[in-house]
Amino acid sequence: MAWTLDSDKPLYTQLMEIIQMRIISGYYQSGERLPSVRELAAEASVNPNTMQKALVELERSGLIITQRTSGRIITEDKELIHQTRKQLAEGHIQYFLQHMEELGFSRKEILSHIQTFTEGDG
Amino acid sequence: MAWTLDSDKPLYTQLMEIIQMRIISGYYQSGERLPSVRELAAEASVNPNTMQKALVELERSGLIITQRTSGRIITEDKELIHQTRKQLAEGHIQYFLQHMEELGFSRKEILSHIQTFTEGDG
Amino acid sequence: MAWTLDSDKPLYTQLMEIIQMRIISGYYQSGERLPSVRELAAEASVNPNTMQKALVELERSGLIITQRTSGRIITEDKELIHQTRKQLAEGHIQYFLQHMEELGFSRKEILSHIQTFTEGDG
Amino acid sequence: MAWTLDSDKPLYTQLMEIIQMRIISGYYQSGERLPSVRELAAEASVNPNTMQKALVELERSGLIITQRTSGRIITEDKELIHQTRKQLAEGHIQYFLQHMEELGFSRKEILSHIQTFTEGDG
DNA sequence: GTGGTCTAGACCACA
DNA sequence: GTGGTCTAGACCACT
Repeated sequence: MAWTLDSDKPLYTQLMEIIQMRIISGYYQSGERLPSVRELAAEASVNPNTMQKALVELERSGLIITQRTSGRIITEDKELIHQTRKQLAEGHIQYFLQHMEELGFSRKEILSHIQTFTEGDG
Repeated sequence: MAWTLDSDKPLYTQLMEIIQMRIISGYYQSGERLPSVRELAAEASVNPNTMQKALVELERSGLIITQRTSGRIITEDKELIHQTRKQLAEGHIQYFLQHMEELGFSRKEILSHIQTFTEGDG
Repeated sequence: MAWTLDSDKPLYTQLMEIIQMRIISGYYQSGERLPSVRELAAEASVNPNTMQKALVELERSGLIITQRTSGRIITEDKELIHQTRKQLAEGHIQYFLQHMEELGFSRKEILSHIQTFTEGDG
Repeated sequence: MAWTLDSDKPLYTQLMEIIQMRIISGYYQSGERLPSVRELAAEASVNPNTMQKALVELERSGLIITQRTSGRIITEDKELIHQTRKQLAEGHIQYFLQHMEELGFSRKEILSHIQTFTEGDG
């Protein structure tokens, strides 16, 4: 949730993902006003233009809506937020399973590995 | 396993990954001679320089070895191949679990989703 | 004719155009008193300042006239109203023809397309 | 077809439209390589970043395709080019007819006006 | 040499 | 004060 940025991916991409997670997790509530570009940029310690680009991209997904001169709000379409979460999850699952299978792991092995990991951590 | 390349990641990175997978999966056998740069480049429809760069990078990992006069061979160190496979798998698992948790899925939910997917496919 | 506003153009511009259309169409009659700024603003659900700006701009065109004490009235110059309508129409026609020709349509094609459309609708 | 820019719309929007017209009209041929961002920017006398923004937007429509480090090409999907032309034309026609009717012109009057204009010019 | 990203700093229209 | 646009100039990865 913090503004942890690395340098192997474009900043604006990472900013998008962080804000997206904040919306999905409810940190930014549906219908609420998003902090201004300048505030967000200061928070994340990036140039306002970079944050601007991230927000424009996010707008395309419909998660945030720009109101010409009165800031941006989080969509009130809770279903969209839910769908986004679901799509991200399915994407991760498919990507994961595909790559594990390419590495030659059977479904059973994958499951048992996951279980080992989850037990290990908690 | 095919030479499926997209344009949002560097070509040489993708080539590396494909060849690495071919080694791990046994498509290229331990100790065998790798096709020439020109052959591989033709196969993948890329510039030989690009394929060259991929192979040089792969050499650093030790999976392939250049022999002064007779091309490149796959390492005979089967343990290295095994280790590489294991590291890739663990990387995938950690990445996957971390992101699923960020999306707010509990360990139980993750497991059940995985099971649903694996059942769904076969 | 309704107060349908989108957010990609300035609000005051859109308000101007709507009121202008209401005058041209006779919804607001020549010589009549225009509703007060507050009423119009309430009707359109905008800030009175925004409506005010729209009216001030409209005054420049002469279609509405401010009377010191008794609000604003629609011009009694029916010829002006007529001229405005004509100018708008000619503007639309020129804009339309120019862009259709840029798209490579001949005059004949344009006419036949228009006919198809008008037949299609009624 | 020239780089005629005015200041009431964003430059990048106008650049987009000009390039789009050049593609539709065949000035830039399907499958051909587009001049580099820097060249186009110099041609149009705008900052390369501004031209870049225009091209990124155009890419979204699919009319041009970016090849990571070897420039951009015009799509080879001639059907897409054709569709784009058609959509633009229909948009213009609908916009035109709607506004003329709001001004109180009947379909017959619209047609006769168009004819007058087309005869007048050629 | 190509596109992509980022910063810094400025100006504008709008509400 | 808000978002939007634009410029100038820099650096980077890739081919």
